[in-house]
Amino acid sequence: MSIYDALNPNQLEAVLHTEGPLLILAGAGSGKTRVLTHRIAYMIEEKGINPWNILAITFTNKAAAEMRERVDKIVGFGSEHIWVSTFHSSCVRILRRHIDKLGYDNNFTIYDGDDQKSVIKDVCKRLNIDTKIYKERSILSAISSAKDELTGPDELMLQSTGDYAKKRIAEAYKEYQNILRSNNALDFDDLIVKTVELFLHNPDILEYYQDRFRYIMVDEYQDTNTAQFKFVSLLASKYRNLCVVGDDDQSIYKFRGANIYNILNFEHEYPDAKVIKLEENYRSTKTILNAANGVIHQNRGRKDKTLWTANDQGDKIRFLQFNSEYEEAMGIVEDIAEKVKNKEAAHSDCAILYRTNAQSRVFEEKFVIKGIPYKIVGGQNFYQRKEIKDLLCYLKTIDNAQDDIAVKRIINVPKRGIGLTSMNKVDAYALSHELNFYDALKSAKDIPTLGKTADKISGFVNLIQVLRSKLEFISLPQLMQEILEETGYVKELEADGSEEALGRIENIDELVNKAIAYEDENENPTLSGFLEEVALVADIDSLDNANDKVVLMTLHSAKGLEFPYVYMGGMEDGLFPSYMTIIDDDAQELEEERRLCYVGITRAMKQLTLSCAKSRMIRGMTQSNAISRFIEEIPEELMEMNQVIERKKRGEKMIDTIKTRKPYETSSETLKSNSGPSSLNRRTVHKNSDFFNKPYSGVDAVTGNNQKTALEYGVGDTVRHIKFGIGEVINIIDGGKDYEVTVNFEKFGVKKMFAGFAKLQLI
DNA sequence: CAGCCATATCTTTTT
DNA sequence: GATATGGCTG
Repeated sequence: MSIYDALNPNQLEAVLHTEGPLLILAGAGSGKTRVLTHRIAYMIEEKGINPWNILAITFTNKAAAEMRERVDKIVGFGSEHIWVSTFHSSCVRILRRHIDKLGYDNNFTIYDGDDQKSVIKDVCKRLNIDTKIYKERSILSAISSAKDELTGPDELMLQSTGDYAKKRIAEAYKEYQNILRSNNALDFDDLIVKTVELFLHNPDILEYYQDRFRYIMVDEYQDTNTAQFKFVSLLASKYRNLCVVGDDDQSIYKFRGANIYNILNFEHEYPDAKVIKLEENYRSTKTILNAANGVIHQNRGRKDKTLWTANDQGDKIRFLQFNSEYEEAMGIVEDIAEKVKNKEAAHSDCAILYRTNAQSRVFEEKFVIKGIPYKIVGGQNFYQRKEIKDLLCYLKTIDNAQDDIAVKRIINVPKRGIGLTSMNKVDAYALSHELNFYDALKSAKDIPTLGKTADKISGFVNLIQVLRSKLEFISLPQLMQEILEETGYVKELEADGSEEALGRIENIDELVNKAIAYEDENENPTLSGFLEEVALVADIDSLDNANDKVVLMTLHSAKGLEFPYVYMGGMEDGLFPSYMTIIDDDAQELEEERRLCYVGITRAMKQLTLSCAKSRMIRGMTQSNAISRFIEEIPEELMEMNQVIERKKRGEKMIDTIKTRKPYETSSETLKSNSGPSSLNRRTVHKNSDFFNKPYSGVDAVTGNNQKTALEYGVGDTVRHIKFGIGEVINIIDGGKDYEVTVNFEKFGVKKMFAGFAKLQLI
C-alpha cells in the first residue's frame, strides 16, 4: 500500500511522468493539487530528485502555502527546499539578487495600482496629455498590456506610426518608465518583464537558474500571460522538464493579459509533450456538474472534454428570483441562517459569489443585521487602506527615500501646512536640479519662493532622518510605534472618535501585529523584506477555514476554492454577463464570462443556489435586468425555481423557504421536489411570465416608467455612442420592451444594441 | 492652506 | 451610491 494507490490511472500517469514536457488538462475538481503534490513526492522519494531543483509556481500565496503544506505531509524531508511561490514573488526573489545588472538598486520598491495611478497622473501633467481624452485608467491598461506582451516603450512607439493616440500612449509609457526608474520602483508587470530582461541579457544568470530549477511546475497555466510564458520557457529550455497544469475552461483573466493560447498551443510549442486529461470530478454532485457542463458546452473555442463524476445526483439547482437586491440578500442570508440553525452546515461551508465587488455591500448589511459572521474577500485589500498605506509610506520613505510617490503621500499627513503649491515649487526645483523629491526637500532652504513653508519642510525631513537613524537600534514594530507617536497619527484618530476612525486604529494595530509576526518568522528581518512581503499579498491569501464565517467574494477570487454550499447572486444580463460584454457584442468576451460562470458553478460541492433581482440599483440608477442568459443554458430538468411571494404583512418572512415554495408559474399546483412531471417547461414559463425576456433597460423601476420611449432616430440616421463614436443606424427591431438597434460605426463596425442601454444620440 | 460644497464620472474582474 | 475633482471661502 503506497500513497500512490489512491490515485486514478490518469492521475497516476501524470505523477509518474517526471521527465520532459507534460501538459495536464485538469478539469474543475479533478484533483490536480493532489496530482501535483504526489508528483513532487514521487520525484523526491522515488526518483531521488533533489528538492532544491524543484520549482512550483502557483497564482496566489495561499495556493503556494497550501501546496507546501500538503507536500510536507507526504514527504518525509526536504520540502522546505522546494521553491513554491507565485510568479511575482519568484521574480522578486531573483531580482533582489541581480537587478543591479539592469541598473536598478537592489532594494527597489514595488508599486501597486494606486502608486501607478499617481505616477501616470504626473506623466500626463508633464506631457500635457488631456486626461479628458486619454483616461489615466486606459493609458495604464495600455501600458500594462504592452508589458504583458513584453513590448517596451520604444517598440510600442515604432508600432504606432500614423496612429496618434498610440503614439501618445507610447510617449506616456516611456515617461512612466523613466519615473519608475528614478524612483527605483517596479510595478507588478515589471517584476516579470525585468526578470525576463535580466535572463536575456545575462546568459550566465539564466543558466544558473536553469540548473537550479531542473524541474518546473506551473499551476493555473491557462492564466499565464506572454511575459510569464517567456519566463517559464526560458527557465525550462535547458532541461525541458516542464509540467503545466490548467484548464482552458477556467481561463478568466484575459483582461489581465492571460493568453489562452499558452495552453491551447502547448503541444505545438512542445511537440514531444505528453498530454494527460483529468476528467473525473471528485468535488460536486452530478446535478451541479451537469449544470456546469450545460453552460460551458456553449463555448466554441475550447478543448473538447466532458467532466463526469461518480458522486450522487444530489439536490437540484435552486434558482431564486427576487424583487430587489435587498430581498435577494435577505433571502440568501436567511437561507444560510436556517442551514446553520438546522445544523446542516457551518457558516464556513457557505460562500456567496458575485460578479462585481459592489454587490457585497447589501449582503454585508444583512449579515450585520442578523449577527452572522462573514468575511469579504477582495474589494479593497487590507494594504490599500488609507491608514495602512500612510504608515507603509513612512516606512518606505525611511527605507528608501528615492520613492517620490511615497514621500509625497506622507509629507502632509498628518497636516503640516505643506500644500500643493509648495509641493509644486519643490517639484520644479527637483526637476531643474535633477534631484529626487526627497533630496530637493533637504535643500528647501535654497528654494527662495517657499518662504515660511521651508521651515515646515525641514521639520519633516528632520523627522524622517531621526527615525532613519534609529533604524539599526530598534525593531520594526518599535519603529512603527515611533512613527505613530511622532506624527500623532493615532492621536488624531482617537480625537476623531468616529466608528470609522476606531476601525482605522484597529487596522494600524493589525499592521503592527503583522510586523511582529514577520520578525518572529524570519531569521534576519529587514525593513525592505517586510515591505516586500506586504507588497505581494493578495486579499485571498488571508482566507483561512479556521474561522467559521460565511465567505463573500467575486467569482474571480473564488477560482481554486470549493464550498459545500455556493450561492451565486446577481444572475442578470447586464450584470453577469456584464453590460460591457453584451453591448460589445464580442463573442470572445462573452465566452470568457461564460467560463467565469462555469468556474462559479464548479465551486459548489453539495448544493448550488442561483439568484437574481428583478430590479437593482447600479451606480445610483435603478435598473431592471433580464435573467442571465447563462441560466437558460443550464438544462431545465436540473433546476428548481421559486416564486417571489410579496411581503403581505410587515414582519412576515419575505419568501418561503425552498421546500414549500411554489413554482414560478401562477398555477397553484405545488412542485414536488426532484420528481413529478417536468412542469417547468421553459416555453410555458416564458409565455406566462416574461421570464426569459430580453433586457429592457433604461426603465426606471422606481417611477414605474417601463414604457419604452419613442426613438428620436430612425434607419439611415447618424448617431453618436459614448464608446463607439459615430455611426449610421442600419436597422431597428421592436423587441417589445425595448428597441434593438443595429448601427454601423465608423471605427468599430456593425454592433447590435438595445436602445435603452446604448443611449444613442442623433446628430 | 484647509475645509466645505458642488459636479462629474464611474467599475467588471486583480497579482 | 460613492468617490474624485474643482471652485469657493475663511
